[in-house]
Amino acid sequence: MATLMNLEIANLLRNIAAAYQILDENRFRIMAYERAGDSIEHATREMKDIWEDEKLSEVPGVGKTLAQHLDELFRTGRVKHFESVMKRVPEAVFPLLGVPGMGPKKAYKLVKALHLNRKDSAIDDLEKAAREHTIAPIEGFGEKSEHAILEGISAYRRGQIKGQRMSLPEADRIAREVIAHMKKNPDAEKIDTLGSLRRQVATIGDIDIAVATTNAQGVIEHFLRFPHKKIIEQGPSGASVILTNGRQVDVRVQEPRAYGAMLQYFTGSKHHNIALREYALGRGKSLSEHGVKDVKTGVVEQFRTEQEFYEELGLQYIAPELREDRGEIEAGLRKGLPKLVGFADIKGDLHVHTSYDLHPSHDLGVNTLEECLDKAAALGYEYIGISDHNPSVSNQSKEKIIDIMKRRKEYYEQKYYSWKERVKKRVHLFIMCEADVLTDGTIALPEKAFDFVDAVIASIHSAFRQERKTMTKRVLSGLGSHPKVCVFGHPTGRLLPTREGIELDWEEIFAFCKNRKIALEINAYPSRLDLPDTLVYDAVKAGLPCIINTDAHSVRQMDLLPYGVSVARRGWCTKRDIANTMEYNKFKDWLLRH
DNA sequence: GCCGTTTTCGGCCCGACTGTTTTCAGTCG
Repeated sequence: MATLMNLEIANLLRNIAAAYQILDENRFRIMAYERAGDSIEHATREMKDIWEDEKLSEVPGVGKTLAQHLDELFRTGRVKHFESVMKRVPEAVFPLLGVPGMGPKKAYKLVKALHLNRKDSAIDDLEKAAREHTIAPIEGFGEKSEHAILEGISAYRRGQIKGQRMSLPEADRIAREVIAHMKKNPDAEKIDTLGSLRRQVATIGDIDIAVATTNAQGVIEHFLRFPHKKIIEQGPSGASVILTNGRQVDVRVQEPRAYGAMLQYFTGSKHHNIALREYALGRGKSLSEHGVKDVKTGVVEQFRTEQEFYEELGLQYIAPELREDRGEIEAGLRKGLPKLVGFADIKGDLHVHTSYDLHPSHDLGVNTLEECLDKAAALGYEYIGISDHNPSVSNQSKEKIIDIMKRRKEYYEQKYYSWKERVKKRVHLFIMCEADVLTDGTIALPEKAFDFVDAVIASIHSAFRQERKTMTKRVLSGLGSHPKVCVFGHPTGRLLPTREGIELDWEEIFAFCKNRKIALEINAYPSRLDLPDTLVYDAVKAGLPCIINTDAHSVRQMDLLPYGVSVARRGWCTKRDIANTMEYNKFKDWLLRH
């Protein structure tokens, strides 16, 4: 029987919630299913594993009833109660829910009125009906909604709305352009990013920008002069447009004296805000983007800054990266929030590829050692680690590989000393290697080749789909293959937005790494951001060090390290949790400890 | 259906915008 993954379970629960909505079930029961769905989608472990550990009801939003239903799901592959609920709703409703603007109620009305009874073609059938103008006459619909449905279907087809999210650098670039445009308006007193971009989530859906102004209308009109393809929404408090590149940008405006609450509200996350509002309600306060309302008196207090807003609630200021409802409110209440690591704390980058050709298994870098050293000096680093890929094992003998590694070390040492003489800068060099952990768990570097490196990053670059037990054994074998293996490189191997990470027993990996003092890499490359923030959180809680590297294949990519810092911050890391915040002597002792 | 600093019963986040309506339902974030 195929096991359902978390996302599929989440969607199943959301479909039940939608069915309940159509059936006019108790709205709190509906909310409960939606919340459980969200919670499961964002869980760090597979529900299947949690079920095996008999800890389902420890998952937030999963109580006794849902735990029982999920138990039935994992035991038998189906849930009778879910099936009986779904049976009461035409099945053609469910595919329509993927269309933007289409919720359960509208979908149900359309399915009934248009007699859509085939699930597989529901969206095609709906599109046909819209084109034939049979939707507008239906009660509750009209010309505009018929048109909106066609637009929604077309967006759904492009996968634009719920599909392709942006990388952080792309989102940053668009945000910078919009902010530069907004700055030209003298009425824009303050401008900030909002939403997932401000929280530095790994992928970004759309760009949200906040503006503090006393001239809302003027600022919104100014924003609408930014080149765009289409206006989606426009009101007194903001506007949304689609740019020519298909990306959506929202601008929200607020008076400077109430700007703090607005910034807080639209930064989210949704889950943080819900938790915060529940917490506030317990203290007789109701929160909105306008401020904090006293429930008894109805008086709304305004705030210029977020700091004042959180202070009013008796909380420490919560950094945007922490606002994911992972315990930050409780921590803020007992003044126990971590002092987060920052880019200024980083003393070196240990995963840089050069153009030195050692006939590697994967891509060479494009810059020379000297260019990388220059860049490290420009970034103010104390040290750099050159971690080229190991020589390819498939077409070279062990002896050849050992010889290549020996000559590489000699070459780098000679170049390094002459560089140091010439530029009079103090950047220390570690000669490292990024070695593949092969399918059978051996490391792609002969024992003797380890003599010619200071340390090794072990990474998975092949056979990503091995099953969990096999993969865990493979990784443990690779990490344990030599004492000089000090870093587990881009541990999940995920590639955003498409390739899923490998399956591992993380508890086992964490325990092993802790024991061997192996650091987990936070790979800052924007399509990796790996370890992902949620696992960083778990790793740090388990007492492991992380190390933030760029995996740069060119000196320009060495600039991307701050994205790794963002991941660390989202994982609640302080300076102490990150190995490469150590000053050179301490770091050297840690890296060369074997 | 979940959950606990006021609760194992009785609460449960908040508002904007749109389109179709004459006062509101649905959807979204």
